[in-house]
Amino acid sequence: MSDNQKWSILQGDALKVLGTFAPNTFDAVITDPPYASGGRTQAEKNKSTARKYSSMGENAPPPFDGDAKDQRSWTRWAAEWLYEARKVCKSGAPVCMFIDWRQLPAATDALQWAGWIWRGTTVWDKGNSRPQKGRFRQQAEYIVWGSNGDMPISRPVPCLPGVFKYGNPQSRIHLTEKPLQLMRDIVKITEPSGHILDPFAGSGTTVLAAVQEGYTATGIEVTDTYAELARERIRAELEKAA
Amino acid sequence: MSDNQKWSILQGDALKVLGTFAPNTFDAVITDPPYASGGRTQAEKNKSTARKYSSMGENAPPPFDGDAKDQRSWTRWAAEWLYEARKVCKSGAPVCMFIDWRQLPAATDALQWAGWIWRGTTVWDKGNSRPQKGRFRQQAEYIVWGSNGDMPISRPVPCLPGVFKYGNPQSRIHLTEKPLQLMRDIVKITEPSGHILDPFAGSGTTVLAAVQEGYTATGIEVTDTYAELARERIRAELEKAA
DNA sequence: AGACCAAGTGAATCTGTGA
DNA sequence: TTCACAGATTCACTTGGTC
Repeated sequence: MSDNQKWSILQGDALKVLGTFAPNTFDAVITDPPYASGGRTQAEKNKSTARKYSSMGENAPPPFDGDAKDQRSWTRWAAEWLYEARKVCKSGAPVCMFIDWRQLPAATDALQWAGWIWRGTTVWDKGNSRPQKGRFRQQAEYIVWGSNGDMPISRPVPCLPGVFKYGNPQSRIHLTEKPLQLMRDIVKITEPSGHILDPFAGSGTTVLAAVQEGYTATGIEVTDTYAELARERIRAELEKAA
Repeated sequence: MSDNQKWSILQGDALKVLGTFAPNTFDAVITDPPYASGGRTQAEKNKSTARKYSSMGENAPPPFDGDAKDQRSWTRWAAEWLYEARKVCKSGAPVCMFIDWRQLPAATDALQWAGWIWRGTTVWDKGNSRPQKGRFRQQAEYIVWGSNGDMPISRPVPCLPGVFKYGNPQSRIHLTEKPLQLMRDIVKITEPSGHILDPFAGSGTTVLAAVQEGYTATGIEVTDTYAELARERIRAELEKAA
């Protein structure tokens, strides 16, 4: 681990890397998996993520892996990694998983298949999504959360809000990068100084937010470009603060 | 219909009354069905709705019917009335259905089983729910919405927001009464001067909001106490405005 | 003021299959 | 071989609040 063992980003496939941890290692799982909900047809989903999610053209961030699954296989796959993640978590550990409206039902299924107790759904209000004539704006993403078995009310964790309103970050490394402050709010579901796991680290926002809030964090990222970008970003941000 | 045929509240079981309308009667379905999600165990669900939803004691509103169903049968029942409602709607008609976080996946299933196209999920941020130590606040309800077949972009309906923030009304007739302004925002998904159907009218907020926004509205309510309370309320409010 | 937005629609084009 | 048609794919365009 870098920086006094406070954080690390491991490069590799989430399912494989999860198998290498010992049980009872983590105090929370907080992650933003690939949604695989870009299109209604298989063909649409097979499109490159760069073209699917953005219209930035030449300057678009590199595409990311793991986003080409149909809904059924996505659910099975999610249940799989959620199960592996739960196995390396302590009892009572919370889990938070970002998801969009289209995959929300599949996400709650997967969470429960994997043995987590589903305890709620929290809303990230993005505020500034694209409007559509004659329709409701698709302006929220969701955080499905739960716990590994019972979650005693006595945990030293305060009350947390149920709706978070933050605009999308201006300049992003990753196509789906979340606002840092949002992640700093979310990680607070973890017990103080706990060890947080993010199996889909992307640009490392969760890991960075966790460290900034006094937690230890381990991220996993398949795409080596992103793994390295995330490490650089976190290093730079933490040095800036020091 | 009362008030120049602008609105009516029919007393009866939603499924039965829905069967009495002719096809192509309605331009939208906007409703807040019983959620049946008050407890995790069957026993908890069998509790009286008055005790489940409120701690107002003696002054609590009367209990309402249709809220003691387990999740599987709730889904089948919802698919049933959603199907019947769709059959009496015009092609392209939108549907909006309030639901809480726990039943959201079941609601999206039921909507699609009934042949509606699921087009999105919208958020009602209640703002003021009860905080819970060590957990995220459960402060949102959801509006699952869709359409009866294609929904051309050319409908004369503007862009609509995707998150609505309104506090719960202070004094309520019905236990689950929605803020009037919220309903006035939601009904705007309907084509101007369209005919809106609410199979679970409750205290009549949807019908009132619809009429105030220039639509025609038909409500159905099982509990005759509520049917009459709703009629009185709507009459009084419309007279007040006139 | 201008860009942005884990879109979505619908027309037009392309591809492949079978009569 | 050619035509018709269905499905897949591309592409332009919409819209408005917010940063």
